[in-house]
Amino acid sequence: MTPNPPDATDLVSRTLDALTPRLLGWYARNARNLPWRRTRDPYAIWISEIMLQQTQVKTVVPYYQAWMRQFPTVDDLAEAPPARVLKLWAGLGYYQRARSLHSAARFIRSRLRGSFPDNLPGVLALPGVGRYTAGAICSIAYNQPTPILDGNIMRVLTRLFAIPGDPRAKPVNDRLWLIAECWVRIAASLRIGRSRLCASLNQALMELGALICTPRNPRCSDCPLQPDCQAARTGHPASFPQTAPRPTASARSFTVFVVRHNSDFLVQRQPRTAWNAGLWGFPSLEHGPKPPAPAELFRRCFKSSAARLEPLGQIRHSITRYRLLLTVYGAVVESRPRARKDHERWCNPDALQKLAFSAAHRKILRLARILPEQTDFRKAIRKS
DNA sequence: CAACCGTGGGG
DNA sequence: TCCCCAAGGTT
Repeated sequence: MTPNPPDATDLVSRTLDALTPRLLGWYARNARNLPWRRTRDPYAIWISEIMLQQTQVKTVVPYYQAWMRQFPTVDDLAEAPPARVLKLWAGLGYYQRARSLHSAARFIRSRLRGSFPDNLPGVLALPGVGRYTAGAICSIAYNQPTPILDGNIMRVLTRLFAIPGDPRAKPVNDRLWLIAECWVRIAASLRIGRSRLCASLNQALMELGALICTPRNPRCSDCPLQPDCQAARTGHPASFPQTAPRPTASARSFTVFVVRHNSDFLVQRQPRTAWNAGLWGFPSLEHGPKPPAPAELFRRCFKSSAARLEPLGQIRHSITRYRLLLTVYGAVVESRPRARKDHERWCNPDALQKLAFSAAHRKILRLARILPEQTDFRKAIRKS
């Protein structure tokens, strides 16, 4: 009888032991100077983590800055009207995230006396916070040994140990979470000065995935883990992770009307249960790939005819499942029907500026040139 | 558990 | 242009 070999977990944990100082050293030298890394405020970390879900760092930075200026504390957020919250989120996508932030803030204020939860179950209980985000907040804000697993870390770990299979499928996913937990516990067991090693370890793994261990053309020669990386040894590191292919997006076509009466434009707000709930946009009609005559569509949409109908151009806008083609017309009407419903409004350009529009309808605003000044906060920040 | 939710960067 | 995919969560 041969003795049992050490189990995989044991081998992995010894590898991680050896890699930890190199990874932490690399992070200390290469961490980007990001706004949410200059604070330990759990509220600020929370906001950054929600914004960063499925969203690139470069996109988030200006939104984060504007948000923290408008809502510096969880109470400020809790007391804000929903429309103001949505306006600050407009353009970031996945708008349920903004509604969850708002309701979580109100929960913290009313039920937790305004103090942010300081433990994993407490954070996990907040709406919009799942296993990843709860672990990230507890490790980054409180330096607790809570593991995290995101797209970056899945990539790093599947390459490091050449783990086959879809990392989002349960068996592989469970194994990756175990490795992540093992690794952050190793960090917690080290004592190096006053360093916050759990916070650093988790962020180091994500930073490595973002800067070095990239999806295509990973920069293995610059990687602190390279000598121990099994995927690098094969010579084809980019063949991991073995993610399942995504379904291809299908095409959808709409005609959009920018209806003007004097200096006011007609806009509609999406109902609570609809796509992009709560966001504003211009009236539109979906049709087949070949748009019917615009005058006919206009009649169908408004039960009346426009004085003047002018083509403004086309807009392509891709979302996860669809490639949208929007054909946009400007329409002038002599008299306007009263906006009966609260989801319809006639607004001058100044008022339009204060409403939350989805990215697609922002493109329409630009195309129709009805923005008074470009006061988009992203540009304002770039100037300063 | 699969489908769904938005947008923009980058190869 | 097209495709992948990013500090995921909810239903």
